[in-house]
Amino acid sequence: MSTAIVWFRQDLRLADNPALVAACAACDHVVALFIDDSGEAGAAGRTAAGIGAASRVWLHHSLVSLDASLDALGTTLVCRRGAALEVLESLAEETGATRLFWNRCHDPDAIRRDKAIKSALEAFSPATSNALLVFEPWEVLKKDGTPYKVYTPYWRAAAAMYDEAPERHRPLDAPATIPGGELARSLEGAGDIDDLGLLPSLDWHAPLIAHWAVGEQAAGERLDAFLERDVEAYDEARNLPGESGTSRLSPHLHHGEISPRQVLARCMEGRSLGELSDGETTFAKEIFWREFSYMMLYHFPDTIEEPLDRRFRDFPWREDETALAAWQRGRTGVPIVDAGMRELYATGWMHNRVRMIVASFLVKNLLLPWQAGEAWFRDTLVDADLASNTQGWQWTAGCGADAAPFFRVFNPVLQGEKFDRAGDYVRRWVPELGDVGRKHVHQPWALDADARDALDYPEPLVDLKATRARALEAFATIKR
DNA sequence: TGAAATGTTGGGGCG
DNA sequence: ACGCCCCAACATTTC
Repeated sequence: MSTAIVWFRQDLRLADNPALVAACAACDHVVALFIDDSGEAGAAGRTAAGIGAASRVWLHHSLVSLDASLDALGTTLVCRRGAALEVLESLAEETGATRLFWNRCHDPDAIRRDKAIKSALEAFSPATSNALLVFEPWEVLKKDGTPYKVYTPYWRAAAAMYDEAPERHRPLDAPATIPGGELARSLEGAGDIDDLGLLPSLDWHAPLIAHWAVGEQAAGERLDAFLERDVEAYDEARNLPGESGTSRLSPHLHHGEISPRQVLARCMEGRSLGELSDGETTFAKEIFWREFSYMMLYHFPDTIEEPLDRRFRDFPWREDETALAAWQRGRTGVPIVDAGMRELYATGWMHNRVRMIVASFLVKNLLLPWQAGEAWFRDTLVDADLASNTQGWQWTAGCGADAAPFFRVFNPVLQGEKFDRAGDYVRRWVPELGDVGRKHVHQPWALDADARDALDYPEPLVDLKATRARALEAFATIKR
C-alpha cells in the first residue's frame, strides 16, 4: 500500500488538475488536503491576516464545493490550519504517506514557502505541476532570455508558441475515482471546512456571496454561457458596465475552479488562436494578460510594493485618510466612481472598465498612492489576484510594464457618458441618483441648485479639472 | 485601454 | 460676388 498527499491551493478543481492525476497514478491511496496557513510565519498571501476577507469568503464556498465533488468520487477534503510544513509532516506521519504532490503557485511568498517545504520534505520527493497558467513565467522570453515588458510582442510570441503545439495544452480529465477514501474520512479535519474559520464573524458575507455561484461546476457553466451568448460581441460589450458582456470568470480562475487551459480549449474548439473571431481573440488576449501579469510578478517580485519604473519612487503622493475612506466607501460625489466602489463592496467584484476609472481617480485626481488602492482591492475583491492586481494598479499609475502614460488622466464624467450612456449602471449602485436624467446622472453637480439640494448625495470631493492639472504638475516633477 | 488644447477646413450667414 | 466672421467637425499636438 502506498499513500500520496495532494495539497490543494489555487487549484480547487478535479478536472485539469495535474497534481491530482499524478497522485492517483502513483499511489493506491490519495489524501486530498487543504491548509489554511494564513497568519502563520512564512505563509503565502502578503499580510499577517492572510488573503483578503472577500477572497476568504469565496474560498470557503469553493472548498465546500470541492469537498462535495471529492465526496462523489469516494473521498473527502481534509482541512487543517497551521504552518504548512508542520501540517504536512504530521499528516504524513498519521497516514504513512510517502509521496507529496501539488500544483505550483507563483506569488513571492508562496514560492518562498514552497521552496522551503520542498527541501525539508525531500524524502517524499515532492512533485509539482503547472495548473495555474498556460505558460510558466519562464517559458515565454525574448530572444535574449529576458522577459517581455510590452504586452503586444509578448502576446504575439505566446500565441505563436501556443499554436505551435496546441496538444500540449489540452486539459486533463478529472479522475473517475479517487482511491483511499476510507483513510481520508478517518482523519482529523475530514470535511471540516467550517473549522477553518474562513467566514468573518459579521455576516456581510451572505449577501455578498449571494451574487455568485461558486465552484468548479458553476465555473464551467459560467464559461459556457459566456461563450454561447456574449463572446461574439465581447469586443464592444466588455466596456459597458451596465450590461453583462464580460465573462465574470476572474474569481473562478483566481481560485482555480477552472484553468486557463480549459478556458482556451473550450473557446477555441480545435481552431488555432489565429483563426478566432474578433470577440474571441480579445477574450483570449485577456487570458494572456493574466499570464503576462504572472510573468512580471515572477521576474520582478518587488513590484508588489515598489513601482517597476524607479522614477516613481520619488513621486509626490499625498496622504489623506479622509479622501481614501470616501473613495473606499463610494462617497466621493463622482457618480461612476461611487457606483464602482459600491459594486465592489456589495459583490466583491467590479467591472473592468470601472476598475480603470476608479483607479485613475484615486491615483490621479486624489493623488493617493496606487499601493493604497491595491491593498483595498486585495481585501475586497473575490478575484483578488496578486499578479493581476499589482499589474493593473501599476498600469493605471503609469509606473508598470506597458503602462498607460501618467498624463493619460481619465475624466470620469466623459468615461461615464461614453460607456454608461443611459446611466443605468450608476443608478443601479447609487440609488440616490435614481431620478436624475441621463443629462446629469454623471455630473449631478451641474443640476440647478434646487434639484441638487433635493438629492441626498455628496458634493464632489475634488474639482476634476483642477486635480487633473495638479496630477500633471506632480508628474512633471519626476519626469526624467 | 484619454482628454484638452490647438490647428485646419468648409459651409453658411451677413453686410 | 466677395470678404469676413462664426462655428461645427475633424485632425493634430500636447500633457
